[in-house]
Parts: sequence; structure tokens; C-alpha cells
Amino acid sequence: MASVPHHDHVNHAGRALVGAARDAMVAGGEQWTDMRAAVFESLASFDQPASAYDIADRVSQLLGRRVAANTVYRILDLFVSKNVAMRVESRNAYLANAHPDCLHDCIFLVCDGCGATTHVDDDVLSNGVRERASAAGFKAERPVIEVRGRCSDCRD
Amino acid sequence: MASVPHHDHVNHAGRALVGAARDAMVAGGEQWTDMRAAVFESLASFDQPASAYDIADRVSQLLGRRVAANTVYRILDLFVSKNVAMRVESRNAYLANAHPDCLHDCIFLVCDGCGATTHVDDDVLSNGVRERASAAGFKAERPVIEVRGRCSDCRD
DNA sequence: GCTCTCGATGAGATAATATAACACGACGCC
DNA sequence: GGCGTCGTGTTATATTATCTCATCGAGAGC
Ligand SMILES: [Zn+2]
Ligand SMILES: [Zn+2]
Ligand SMILES: [Zn+2]
Ligand SMILES: [Zn+2]
Repeated sequence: MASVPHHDHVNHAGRALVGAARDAMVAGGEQWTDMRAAVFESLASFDQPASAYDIADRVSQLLGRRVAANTVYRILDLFVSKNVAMRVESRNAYLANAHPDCLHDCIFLVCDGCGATTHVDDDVLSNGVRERASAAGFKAERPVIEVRGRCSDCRD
Repeated sequence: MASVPHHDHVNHAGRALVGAARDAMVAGGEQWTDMRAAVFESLASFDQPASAYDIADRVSQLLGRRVAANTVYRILDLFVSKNVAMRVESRNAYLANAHPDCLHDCIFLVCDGCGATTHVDDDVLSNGVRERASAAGFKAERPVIEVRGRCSDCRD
């Protein structure tokens, strides 16, 4: 993810990221099984949003046996619900969450050139979106804010 | 879309909507063929975001013959590029654009209860998102702002 | 130790969404 | 007529997501 420290809270990386994910899962009352660890490690090993099938392939490689897509989907759904992974809706793909401890509505910047996806947080903006929804009588539960475009390496 | 007049610019509806779409297409140098008209009318006949396959079914019914998905996809892609339809990324579905004349980054409010999807516009917010992307060295081309949640009819 | 239950995973099928490859006819242009 | 472009048809295929049912193991209660 080329995870630049874009704000002051803690961003985990490498093995610390795995540990943080495990802690967040356990804190949320979920088990941290070998399979879940394998899925998380595989997910985190991508430097771009990865599809469930990409992850399934990598998990299969890691474990040396065939792991089916639905197993991966089950675990990814759980990860997303526990804030340990996020789904990039406009790409049907997933990212490891570098700060599972901290809850916000992330803004993803998705490069259509190279696929690199970074994320920024801006509570003023995301709260603005939530408020705008409320003002329309809508109960906001999961804002999706993604920007398709070109990263600094890919712009003309 | 239960299209409430949420701001002061013109929102088309019914046949006027079809006319506005045709005008926007022609103004953009595209043809308004019978097939495109059929796809647009079918699209506009849904009161919720419709998948390409939903639309293909309805077009097939309208024309009394089988119309394949890829024909519909081609035309929907064109519609989106000409701002005559929009894609709801978090649902893999499409909506007719009630104001093809007017360009902004719409905010979709997508109800997870009944599926109803309304849209609001807030240039302050959407420009904020674009600016936030720029500040990160990212060239924003197509912001996606969607809020999953519950509409006023479906909230507890 | 035995059995019951529950959560997690395995396995296979199938559904839903999206794209690719190539053919053909209409139309404008020369 | 010959040619290029555009729109569509047709078929096949790729990709993403879900369903159903079987199995397995850990822990609770006895
Ligand atoms: Zn890039
Ligand atoms: Zn953050
Ligand atoms: Zn609703
Ligand atoms: Zn508007």
C-alpha cells in the first residue's frame, strides 16, 4: 500500500500489522485461527487492492493446498465487519486496514493507471457526508468514499 | 427514483427525461438509436438502481426479442460517459440521471433495507473530496460517494 | 470418557456480473 | 463499386459472489 503516514495515529506495517489485526479480532470476540491468519497475511502481502480470488490463490500457495473462494469470502466479510480489512467497492477488492484500532470513514484514492490505492482520512469531510445524509432523513451506516483518478506517478 | 427536487436545477422526469437524455447524447456527438432509446427507457422505468441484466431483461421484453447483456453494457458505458446514466458502484447497478445537463459528483444514499436510492448534491463536500485528493498529489477524475444505510421508511 | 452443540472450514455447484472476439449490415464518402 | 466507421448481434468466456450440505474439532455438561 506504500503506506505513507498520512496522519498522526498509529499505522501498523509488516508483522506488527498482523498482530494488530489479531488483537482487533480477539477484542471483537472473534477467533484468530490459522486460516484467518493465512488469509490476513496474504491480503497484507498485496501492495494493491486484491480480489477475493487473488487472495485465495495466494493463500493456496502459502498453505500448499487448494483453498476455495468461499472460505476466503467468509473470512474477508468477517474482517471487514471487524474493521481489519476494507473493501474497495469500485474495484471489488480488499485491502488490509493499517489501523484497525481506529474507526473512520476512509477516503480511497484509486489510480486507474497502476492500480495503486492509497487512503486518506478527513473527518470533516466524512462527517459532512454523514450529516448530509442525515439531513435527507437517511441513516448513514457505511459511507463509501473512493476517488478514481491518477496517482502522482501516473498523471500525464 | 422518487426524485425529490433536492436542488434548484432542473430535474427531468418521465418522457421529458428521455428527451433530455437524447439531447445530451446528441449534444455529445452520439447517436440516439432505437436500441439506445429502448435501453434508456428501460433504465428509467426502474425506481431503483438496476443491474445491466435487469435492464437487458426489460429491454428484451420491450422489444419482444432477446437482447444480450453485452449490448446493454456497451450502451450503459456510453450513457455513463455522457452523464446520462450513473453507476452505483457499491451495488453494481445503474440509474438514469435526472439532470444530464448538469455535471456534479452526486452523493447516493443507498438503502440496505428496501434498495431505494436517492441522490443529493453538495458541491462543497464533493469539491472538498477532490481537493483532499489533490492535496495528496492525486488527480481526481471520478469521485465515488455513496452512503449505505437506511432510508426514512426503513429505519428502526 | 461420552455426547451434544457450536463455530469454522471443506467441497462442489451455481448465480450474478462483466468482457472478449468476431460477424454483419447500414451508411457516408470517394 | 470499394472502403471505412459505427452500431448491433451472437457466442463464448472471464470474473466475482453466494448457496448448500458435509465434516471436523474444541469445549460444555454430565
Ligand atoms: Zn498510478
Ligand atoms: Zn487513518
Ligand atoms: Zn429503505
Ligand atoms: Zn443534482
